[in-house]
Amino acid sequence: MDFQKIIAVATRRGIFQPAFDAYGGLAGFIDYGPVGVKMRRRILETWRKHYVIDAGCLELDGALIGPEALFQASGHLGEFDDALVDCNDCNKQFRADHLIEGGEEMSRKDLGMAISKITCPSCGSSFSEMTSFNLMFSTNVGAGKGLPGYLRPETAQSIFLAFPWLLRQNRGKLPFAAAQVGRSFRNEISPRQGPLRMREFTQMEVEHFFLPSNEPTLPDDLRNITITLLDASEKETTSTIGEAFDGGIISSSLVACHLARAQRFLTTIGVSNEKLRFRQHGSNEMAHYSSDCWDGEINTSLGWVEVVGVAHRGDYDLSAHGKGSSREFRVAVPGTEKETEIWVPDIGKIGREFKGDAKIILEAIKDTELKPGVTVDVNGTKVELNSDYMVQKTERRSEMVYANVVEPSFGLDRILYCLLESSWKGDGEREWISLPQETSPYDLLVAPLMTKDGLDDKAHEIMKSAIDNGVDAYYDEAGSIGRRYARADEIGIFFSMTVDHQTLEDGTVTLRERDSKDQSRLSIKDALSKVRR
RNA sequence: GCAGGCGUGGUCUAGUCUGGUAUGACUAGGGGUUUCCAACCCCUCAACCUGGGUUCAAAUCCCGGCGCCUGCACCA
Repeated sequence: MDFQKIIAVATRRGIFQPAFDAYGGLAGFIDYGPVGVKMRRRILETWRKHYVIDAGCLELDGALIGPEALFQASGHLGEFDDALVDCNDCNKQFRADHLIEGGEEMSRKDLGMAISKITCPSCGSSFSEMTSFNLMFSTNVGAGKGLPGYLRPETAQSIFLAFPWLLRQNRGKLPFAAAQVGRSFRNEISPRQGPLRMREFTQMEVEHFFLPSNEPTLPDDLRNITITLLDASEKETTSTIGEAFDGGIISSSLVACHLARAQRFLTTIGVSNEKLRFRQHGSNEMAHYSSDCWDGEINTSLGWVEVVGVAHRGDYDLSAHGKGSSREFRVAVPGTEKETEIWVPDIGKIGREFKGDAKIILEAIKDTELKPGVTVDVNGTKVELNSDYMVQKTERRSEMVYANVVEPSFGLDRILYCLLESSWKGDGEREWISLPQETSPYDLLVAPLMTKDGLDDKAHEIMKSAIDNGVDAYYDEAGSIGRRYARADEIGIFFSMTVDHQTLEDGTVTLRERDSKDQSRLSIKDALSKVRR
C-alpha cells in the first residue's frame, strides 16, 4: 500500500481530497468527505472515551484567534520568527542566525550587519536583504486597522491560559488534566504529503498539570501495557511500561503513564503493535521548552510518521503566562502554610504626623521588608520610623509554585492517514480496510440480495429499525451482492447484513464479517444487537 | 523557498517528440439479465491545471502562475 494509492482511495470513497481543487488547489489544506468525517468522528469518540471519560480530563474548546500579547509571552512570536536570507547567486536560503556564531542571541539589527559582512557558504556570493518568516498566520481583529491577532499554532496555549479557571473548576486541586480537540494553523514553508503536513490541522491534546513534589504515579492498569521504546541512545526495547519505568528508560512516572495511554489508544483504534514505536528525542532535537519528549511513530510506506508527541514541558508555559500577563498562574503548595509576623505601616498615624511628606515615606517603604527603626530619606533629611508608626500583623502564606505539565499531543489527520495505510489488507482477490468496529465509518451495510420480490422493501424496513436502534447503517442495493461487499470492504464497514427470500419467511438475515467473509444466519434483532458498538 | 520531474473524465491511462476537435480500461448512474463475494449485455454522465504568447489551428511548442512528487532547506 503506497501513498498514491491511499490518496486515490480517499478521493474515490469520499474520505478526503485537496481543498479548493476547482481553483487550482492550495497546498496544505484538505477537505474531508462523508466517509472521512465519520472516520474522524469515530477516532475522536474513542479518544474522548480514553481521555475525557476514562482519564477524567476536563475538556476545553478554546478560541482560535489570539491577541499578540499571548504569543509574545508563549514565545511563538519572538523566538520562532526566523530571519531568512537568500544567496543572490545560487538562491540557496539560510536561516540568518545559523550563519553567524552566537546569532541566536543577536538583535535583528546586529544580525543584519553581521550578515552583510559574510558570503554564501555554498558559492561565496553575497546575500539578499534579511526577510523574516513567522509560521503563524496573522490577521486583524476589529474594524479599521484593528488589533493584530494570530491563528493559534497549537491548541495547547488555550489550555495554559485557562489554567487558573480550570483549576477552580477542579476546586483548586492538583493534579488534574485538561483535554482539547481543535484546529491549529501553521504557515508551513513547504507542506507536502497530503494529510501528513498541513497548514490547518486538528490536534487532540491533553495537558496534565501536577506539582513536582507530587507527581502522579504509574497506576497498575497501565503498568502492564506493552510498548516499544527507542531511547535517545537509539536503543530499542520492547517491554511493559512498568518495566521500562522501573528500569529507568523513562524517567518520569507521568510521562510513562501517558506513553502507556497513547499506546493503548492507538492500538484500540486499529494501529498494529508492530508498526508502532515511541522514539525519544535527543537533546539537539528537543524543543526549548521541553525536558523530555517521546514521539509516537507509525511505520508507513513513507517511513516512520509521528502521530503523537508526549512532552514534559516543565513549568515553561505557565511561568511564561504568569510573567507575561497580570494574572497569578502559580498555585499554593499544600502543607507549606507558614505564619510570619510582619510589620505594616500605620498609614493614619504617618499621615497625621508627616502631612505632605507622608506620600514620600510610604513610597519609600513600599516593597521593602518593614521593621521598626528603618530610616527614610525625606528631601535630604533622614527620618527614623519607630514602632509607633507601624503595627504588627500575623500573616499566613503558602509557598507559591508553578505547576509542571506533561503533554500528549495527537495529530488527528496524521492518525487517520496512518490508520488507513496500516489497516489496509489485500489477499489478491480483494482489498479492504481492516478497521476495528470502534473506528469503522458505519456499523453495518444493509443489502437486499436483489431488488425484487419485496426483498428491497424488507431491507428498507430493516434499515429503518437499525437506525431506530442506534445502529449507523449504510444501505446499498446497486449491482451484484459481491460488488456491494467490495464497496463496503473498501471503507472498512465491519458487518454486512443481507436480506434474502428466507428473511421473508422466518425473519432471519445473513450477517457477514468483513475480515473472514464468514456468514451466519441470525434473527434481525440478534443481528442488530450484535453490530451495535 | 531552491533544483529536477510531472499535471488528460471520479480513478488509472493513450496521445505530446512530429500542432489538425482526445484513446482505452475501471468506477459511477439508467435499463436488461442473474442472484451470497467486483459476472454479463445495452445505454449514459464525465477530462486536456491555469493565464498569456506563437499559429489558420495548441492537450501538444514557448513564457508566467498554481498544484503534485522527489532531493535540499524548513518543520518550534
